[in-house]
Order: sequence, then structure tokens, then C-alpha cells
Amino acid sequence: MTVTRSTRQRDVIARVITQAAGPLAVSEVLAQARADLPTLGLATVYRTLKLLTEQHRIHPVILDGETLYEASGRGHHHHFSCTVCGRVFTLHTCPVALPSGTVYPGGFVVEAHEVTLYGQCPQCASQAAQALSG
Amino acid sequence: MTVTRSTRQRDVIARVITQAAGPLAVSEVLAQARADLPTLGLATVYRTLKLLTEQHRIHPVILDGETLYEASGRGHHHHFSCTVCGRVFTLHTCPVALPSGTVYPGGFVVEAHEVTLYGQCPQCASQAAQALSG
DNA sequence: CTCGTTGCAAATCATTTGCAATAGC
DNA sequence: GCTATTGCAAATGATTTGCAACGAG
Repeated sequence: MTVTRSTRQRDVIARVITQAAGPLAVSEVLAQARADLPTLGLATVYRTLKLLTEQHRIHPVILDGETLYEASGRGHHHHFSCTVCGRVFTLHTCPVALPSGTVYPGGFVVEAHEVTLYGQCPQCASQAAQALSG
Repeated sequence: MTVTRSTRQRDVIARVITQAAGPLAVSEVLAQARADLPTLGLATVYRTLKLLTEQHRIHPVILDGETLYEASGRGHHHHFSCTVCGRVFTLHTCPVALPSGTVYPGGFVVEAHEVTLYGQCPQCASQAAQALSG
């Protein structure tokens, strides 16, 4: 029976993801964690990401082929991907009403759902509006 | 100015995707296309998939890290991923009402949306029900 | 014929793994 | 001190690209 040890790198990686506003790419996790641990290796990041995922403390979000990670336990939410600046935001309102157990037309028993919205984030939308009027 | 030629491999690959009931993995496209063109190379499949995507004749669907391709122009639809058998189905009803241009809470201007449902497909759900009663 | 396309093999990119050194407990 | 963990480098798997032979117009 292997015991999971607490290490400086695991603490730092977990903190980086926990304190992030939205989901982070692996490279972003590495860069931010290296602010505290300059010698941190990429393999350790991947191993820790996998470990934290198995512990359900974080989970992956795959968006346009990019794998991002975010902290779990923040309640039901979805993502908004800005088609202009590329940033990913977390949305706290849900546009669908599909509780687990709902039977969808065709006989599909829904256990979970995922929604991603694409468009312009508030900042990019206001810049586009200014460009039009200016 | 480069001209795009019509070739046997492109026709076969386009037909395989067009005739499929749901999205196909690259390996499935290769396997099915090889029924007609046994010497077809994997690189040609990737190149053709990219070409057809640029022409908006097909588009990728990334599901659990797997890249699948399906024909475009079949109208607005979403996907259902069976957590038991792993197959992906196309749903023709949409659980969200977010026309392009909708401004989502927070000031996000929605241009498009993607929904994926997870759960048991009709076949797996009925098998599960039989197992419980039998 | 000319030049876009193909199949193959080598290259690339993201992610995983082997291994000796290192560090929790 | 025992053994999980780390960093590095090599390995893997998916996708891409270089290149000479091939084939569409």
C-alpha cells in the first residue's frame, strides 16, 4: 500500500491551480509554479496533475484540443472561450436544465453535461464597439 | 495560386465521413477508407481531413481528448457520449436557447455554443435495466 | 507535360516513463 | 533508513512534414 506524501512541489502546484481565476494550461501551471520552485520539472507537473485529478481535487477541461486544468468542488459551472483573445472564463450560470437522470429524446439517460460558449469576452467586445464608433 | 485537385483518396475519405452516422476517429476513417483503397496512407488521411476542414465540409469534434470528425452542414446539433460503451451519438435537439448575439450574464457576447451530454445510450440503459430485474 | 498529391519515413509536439539521486516521515 | 518523489532524458503516441515517385488536368 503506497502512501501519498506531501511535498513542496505538490503544494505549490495545487496552490497555483486553486488560486487561478480560470482553467490553466500545463505550461501556465509550470511557469507559475516555477516562480516559487525554479527547478520544478515538467514531468513532475504532469505527474502531480494526474495525482490531483485522481484525488478529484482538480479536473481537466479539454478546449479546442488544449488540455486545461481547474480546481474541483467549485460547483456546477461552464466555460466561455473568447474567439478574439483566446482566454477561457468560468461561467457561474448554466444555460441548460438537465438534472442527472433526465431522459433525453431518443432514450438517452443523461448523467452529466458540458457546455462551452464561444464569442467575445466583455473586454474584447467593448474594444470592438469602440473601434466601430471611433 | 494552387489548385485543389480531385483524387480517388479524397473522394473516398469524404464519402466515408459523409456516410457515417456519427463522428469518426481518424483511425476509423483510415480503416473504412482502406476498404476501397488498401494502400491509403495515414498521412493522406490527416492531410485530407485538414483540407476538408478548411473547406468547411467537415469539422472536428474533440471528446475526452479524442479527435473525431463529422460532416458539416447537417444543421445545429450536439453529441451524446455513452459512459458505458463509449460510442458517440448525434443529437438533433438542442437543450439551450442561445442565439448568436445573445449577451450572457457578465457581458459575454455569445457567437456559438457546444453541448455534450454524458450518460447511458438507449441500448446500454436497457441492458442495465434488464440486469437489475433479471 | 506540369505541378498538386501520395506514401513512406523521419520529424515534431504533448505526455509518459525509466532510473539514479533526493527528501518525506 | 526505507521508499515515495523528483528531475532529467529517453520513450511513446498522435499528428506533421520532407521528399521522390505518381497521377490529374
